[in-house]
Amino acid sequence: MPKESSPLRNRILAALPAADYERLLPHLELIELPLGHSLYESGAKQPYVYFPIEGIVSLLYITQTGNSAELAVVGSEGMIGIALFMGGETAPNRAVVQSKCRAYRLPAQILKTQFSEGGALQLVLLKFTQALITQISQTAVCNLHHSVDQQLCRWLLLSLDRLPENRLQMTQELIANMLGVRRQGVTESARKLEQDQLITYSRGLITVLDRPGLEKRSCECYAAVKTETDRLLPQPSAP
Amino acid sequence: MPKESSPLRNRILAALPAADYERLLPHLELIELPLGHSLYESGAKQPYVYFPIEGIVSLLYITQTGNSAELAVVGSEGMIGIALFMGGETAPNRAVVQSKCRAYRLPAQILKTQFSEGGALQLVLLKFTQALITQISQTAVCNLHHSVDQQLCRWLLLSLDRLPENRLQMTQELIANMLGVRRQGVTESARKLEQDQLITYSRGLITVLDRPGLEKRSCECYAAVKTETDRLLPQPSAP
DNA sequence: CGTCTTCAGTGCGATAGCGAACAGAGCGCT
DNA sequence: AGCGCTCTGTTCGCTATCGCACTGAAGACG
Repeated sequence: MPKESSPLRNRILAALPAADYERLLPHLELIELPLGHSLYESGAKQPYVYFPIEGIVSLLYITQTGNSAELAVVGSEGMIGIALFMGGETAPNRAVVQSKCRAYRLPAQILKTQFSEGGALQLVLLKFTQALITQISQTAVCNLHHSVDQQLCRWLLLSLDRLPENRLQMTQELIANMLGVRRQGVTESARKLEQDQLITYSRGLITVLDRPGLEKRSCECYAAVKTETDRLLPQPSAP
Repeated sequence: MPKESSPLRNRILAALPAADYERLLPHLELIELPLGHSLYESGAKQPYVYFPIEGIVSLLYITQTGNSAELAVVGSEGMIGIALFMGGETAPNRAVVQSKCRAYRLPAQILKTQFSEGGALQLVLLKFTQALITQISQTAVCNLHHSVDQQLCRWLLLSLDRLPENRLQMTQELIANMLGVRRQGVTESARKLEQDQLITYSRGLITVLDRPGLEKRSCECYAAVKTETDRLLPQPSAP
């Protein structure tokens, strides 16, 4: 495992050949992202892209009536700001920090230049984008066909995969915002999970006790996303 | 307007500079796609990509329990088979022809080669992909927050934009599959639209009478998708 | 002309999720 | 200790959607 705050903790950066990596390195700047911080707003141009090495960032869509919906979560396996190299410059959603997060940021212009060179960076960024499409697609399916119970399990698992411990700091109210459901719906589902000894929680701190149990209880969506993400972006630990 | 079966009827091909276009031309082959035909299956490698010049193709996800959900629709503004140049080769969904469709197909290998050259083709394909991401995202939001009534309006409008006339051949049962709801739900919503003189229909043939009325009745999702698609892929008719 | 198949319309009980309102519990602050 | 804020638990009535079952109407076909 690369050392604690190395850029190599980000799976995209870690996947680059040395030459490409070193071309980016001088422009990478480590920053801390506080909880709730917004990395970009709907429709706004972004001066930087971000490569997280720790923590979670949510991609959110806010409707005209103020309802919210999470489209995907991104952690150290990805990047925030794909609209830049996709050619649109902007995208109609927000990126919000969901748990204390450290990331390397890179000036937009550098990324665009390097991307247009083709090569390994382009390849891995496109693969990540495809993984993101898969995740958004699965969110669409899950919103349509699965119960709040199942969605909560999926959401906990996706978050857990991006955190170092089995605890996450997140109130039920915030989870409800992410899932786009009522707070009470989350409370009810969480109660059931606690009764069945899968999790415990109190005042914004959720501890997962039985991860396999959660997986069993989740819908197929979690596994589908995980499988496809791992296929497209293999863990660097592979031999 | 280019002539009736010219590849230039496809917005992506039309956006290419002459040189890029002519490089593809010898490999393009016009084919007719019958209703219900599947262009690719979940997880399967695709020997061709398709550039429709007429008709509609749906991207569908089928759950383990057999429920379906439409993620996006593609017409002459786009391409079927983005997973090829995104680096994943395959994607976990199906592409199904939803209305009589003509398209130019291109061997996968040619596309990959041309894409990796960079240039205008790469640019426009990536922009189209971003538009597709927007559409999938909006589908996720719509599934979550909007009523069947609203979703039906959105769906009719998206289809209408891709057809030459104000009629579409499509049973309520099939629409229900696309929206991932019950057939009766669609029947009920359609009844209301007919009562209010927005559409008429009979045995699988829907005629739209009042398009502005539909737009008023639809949720914000239709406009959001259309705006973003037009921003990313401008109509070639623009001066 | 009668028979079949496909589409659309309807009714009914069950249920998941919604919105609003309120009660209690844990924690920080003074 | 006492106050106030945030977070969680619970209730209640309401509505949209579900699943199921059946009817009727339009066209296809022999």
